[in-house]
Amino acid sequence: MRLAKTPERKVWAENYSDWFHKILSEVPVYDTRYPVKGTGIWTPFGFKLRKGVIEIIRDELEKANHEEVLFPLLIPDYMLGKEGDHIKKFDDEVYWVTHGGRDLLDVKLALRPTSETAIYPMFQLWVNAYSDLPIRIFQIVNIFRYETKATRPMIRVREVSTFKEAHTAHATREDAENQVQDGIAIYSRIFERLRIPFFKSIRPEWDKFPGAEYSVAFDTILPDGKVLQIGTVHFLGQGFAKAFDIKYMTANGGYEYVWQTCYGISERAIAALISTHGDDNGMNLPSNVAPVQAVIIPIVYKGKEEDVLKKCNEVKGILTSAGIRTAVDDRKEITPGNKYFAWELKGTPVRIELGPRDIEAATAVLVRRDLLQKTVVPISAIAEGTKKLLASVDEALGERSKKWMAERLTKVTSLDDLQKTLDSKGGIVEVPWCGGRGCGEEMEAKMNARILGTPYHDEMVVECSQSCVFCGKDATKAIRIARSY
RNA sequence: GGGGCCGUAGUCUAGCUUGGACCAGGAUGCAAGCCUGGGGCGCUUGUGAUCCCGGGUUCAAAUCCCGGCGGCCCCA
Repeated sequence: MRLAKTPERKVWAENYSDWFHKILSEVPVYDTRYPVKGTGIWTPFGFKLRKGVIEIIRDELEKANHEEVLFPLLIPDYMLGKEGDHIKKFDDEVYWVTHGGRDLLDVKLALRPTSETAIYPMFQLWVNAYSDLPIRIFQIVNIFRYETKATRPMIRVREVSTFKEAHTAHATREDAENQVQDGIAIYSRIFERLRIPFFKSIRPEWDKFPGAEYSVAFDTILPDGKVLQIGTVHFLGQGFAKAFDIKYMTANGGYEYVWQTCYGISERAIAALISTHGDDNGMNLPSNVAPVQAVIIPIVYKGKEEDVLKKCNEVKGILTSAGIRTAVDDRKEITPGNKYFAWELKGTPVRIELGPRDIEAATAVLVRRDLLQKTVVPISAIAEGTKKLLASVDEALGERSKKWMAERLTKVTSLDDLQKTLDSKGGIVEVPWCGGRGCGEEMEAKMNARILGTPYHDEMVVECSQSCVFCGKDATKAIRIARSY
């Protein structure tokens, strides 16, 4: 018997792009062979994984008093164009429906690139009085953006198939800013449940959401050291409210515009989930999103098939009643070793091997996916043993990803070190910065990197004695820079 | 935004430079049978390709040219 070793992360780290494509197609999670650029197909397995992630998102939003809705895909051009900054940004990225059958449409219809301009005209109708506020809604839909850069499965697509967008309206600035805090807290909980590590940054002025006053973004780091934005929370102020005339009547009979926020998460979160926990054997899924949490592999010898399979199904019954999503891989055509590889690729957190030797001893062999370590557990304690192991795998995945990412946040104070760090280990680099837009944009160009923004709240680290890493003026804040997707 | 590489069975790939001996070769997968079975066994047989699409050049195109669609990589 060959001993299994803890999987390496060599290909994962050094050839991440290949690794990711391979996972998507071999598991399979997401089929990219559909002949329209920037689109893809969620396979049955991928769909289950996606569903698991969506359920966590939905759960956190609903617990925080958000209600789910569904708005139309089509947005008339005059609505899309109402808020000036917003349309300026999205104008180049919109798909237009121009025909109905053979007739040219009188009003062009956009495929939503995001839904502010679809939702807010309805807010205008829904909001009359103070008592109509706050509104907290969300929807999970597809959106379309005509990306001109090279597309990349799940990470840069033209049809974002899994876009959760929340939209809120409030009576006061304070309420809305509190909602921003809530949104950030909700997202933090979502990513923590997925064990995806993140840094929060306030995006620079020139990179905030078009139409927003400010944007707070969640970024993670992929195995190749490049940064991926996985969520954003925006404070919209009253810009959209004024553009869409969303007002409520105040106590003294006057009218006041509402204050708004919106926040979004896409399937990039799923790309991050797959990438963050992966290794050279495939995925590692946290148990809460793993379509199968424990797979039982029968070790079948000739003449004993019946006994072994019977036992496997019995154990499956025990685990299922204990609330563990369990499968028995009873395929006869392939050998156990083959099955191990297949289920490891899929990221199944726990494998249970059950053969004649185990049945004899009334035990089972439990193998954790992340480390491929084996433990022998009595069948009488199989449910507790599996649960404990699942928890332990979850814990370990969280610790590993958190540690990995913490190691990729570097703080330097010179331009030279900034360049070197970006070129060698990538990740996020924090430097003192003067706060000037011109300086920032020049630095982005020179470093061939993106300014992610300033650390959000608790992560603030600026020391005022330092000078701007780029222009040398007094630094007013720390800024994060990274190569990004 | 700029540049490069590429598209051949489900997947990966040989062939393309120098057009013909390629009704396209291999591996893997898939199916059946045997042998096996605690980490991708082996053997036999079978299956599977509008050579991405359209046009052009030519006696002759997977191969050369043009356009389109699609994919990957690098740089700004």
